[in-house]
Amino acid sequence: MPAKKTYHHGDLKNALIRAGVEILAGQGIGGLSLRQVALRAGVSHAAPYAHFADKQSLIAAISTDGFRRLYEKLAAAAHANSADPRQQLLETANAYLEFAAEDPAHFKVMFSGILEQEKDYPEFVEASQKNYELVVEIVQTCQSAGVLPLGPAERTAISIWATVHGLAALALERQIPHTLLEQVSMRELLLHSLETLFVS
Amino acid sequence: MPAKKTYHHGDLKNALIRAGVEILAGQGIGGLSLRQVALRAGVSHAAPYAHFADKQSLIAAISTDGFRRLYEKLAAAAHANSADPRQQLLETANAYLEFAAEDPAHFKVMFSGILEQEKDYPEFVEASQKNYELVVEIVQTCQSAGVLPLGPAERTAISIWATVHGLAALALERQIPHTLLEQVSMRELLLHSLETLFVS
DNA sequence: ACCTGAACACCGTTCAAGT
DNA sequence: ACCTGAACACCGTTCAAGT
Repeated sequence: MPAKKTYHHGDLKNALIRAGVEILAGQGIGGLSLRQVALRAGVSHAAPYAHFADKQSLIAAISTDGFRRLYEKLAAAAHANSADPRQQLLETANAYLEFAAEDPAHFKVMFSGILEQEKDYPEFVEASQKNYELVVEIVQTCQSAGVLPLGPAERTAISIWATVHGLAALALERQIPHTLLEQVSMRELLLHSLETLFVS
Repeated sequence: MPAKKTYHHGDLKNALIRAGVEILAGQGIGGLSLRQVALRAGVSHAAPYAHFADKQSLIAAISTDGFRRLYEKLAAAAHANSADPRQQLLETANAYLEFAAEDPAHFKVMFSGILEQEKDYPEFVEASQKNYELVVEIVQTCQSAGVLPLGPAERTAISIWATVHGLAALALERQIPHTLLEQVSMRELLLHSLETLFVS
């Protein structure tokens, strides 16, 4: 670690994104101010404007980073279970829940609707779409293996994504009764929710 | 009751909640500041502190109001379809999607996780729990009618709520591909998602 | 008891200026 | 090109004071 700050930061843009992610993990969404992000990255509060048009733009970059990390995690789970289509779907879905539980503030930002005009952020759209496409692929694999009923894979993918995302969202909002969570784990709730979809 | 003071409001507390709901509908979450709420209610920016401990507390009240409205809408849909359990479930779920689509900002606040300590807001917990209990009742009705498979109603209720909530959340975040939405409506996506749950 | 106005620390954003 | 420091409007919150 350099004792003296170089006047120019090497890659301030990514350093700001990293700082934002760290603040989210530490202080949550409430602590995510542009000025705190700049402070943590070691620059003045106006410096981020050299790389981001506004706070929305930084949040878009942080969200995009989140979708890329999510994809890494989901793809790893899918790859580790490529031998059994049914288990591949279950474990990939479980990885989605794990991601939400491990970094709830980051997950919330990704889906918090703070971004009003996501059309303005093509990397965001691309990164989030890649996750959807992964689900479609897994659904198609399950269909080919006779584990999921045939039909338009896109529709089934949305159904499954909605179920898994809904579980993650309700869990983060503490909307799942604790009386229920004392009896069953989130994983069991997930398995129970997805079981009904399978052919047999 | 003593005669009304000349000051201003009779029931500032509810006027502030109403003002907040109106701002959400008009300007979205970004416009929801305590000062703007006070301005719209016709009082000074410090007046809300006579009725709410802080901004979180006002947001809790606005969220609670949202859960009560949601319950009204869901209960009305359930009551209008009490003759057919299967349709009752479908139409009540559809009412949930409609609520989210009609007042997206209010819906988002309810589930935005802005509330960190919902334990501190018992009316909030009570209002949101009432909706969950309605779903459990509908599930039990469906089970009694042989429309849903037997088993713990709480678990199935969470599965269904997660699916419906996930659809609403993904739709509001525009995460459902427009190529898909050009082919099918949200209602059809919902029906497709719930169909798999039924016995036959 | 209910509300006002001044005050404070913090925030997003802009901009002239420095390297 | 990249960054700083001052400046501005806005925000949440507190508090002494007014009715």
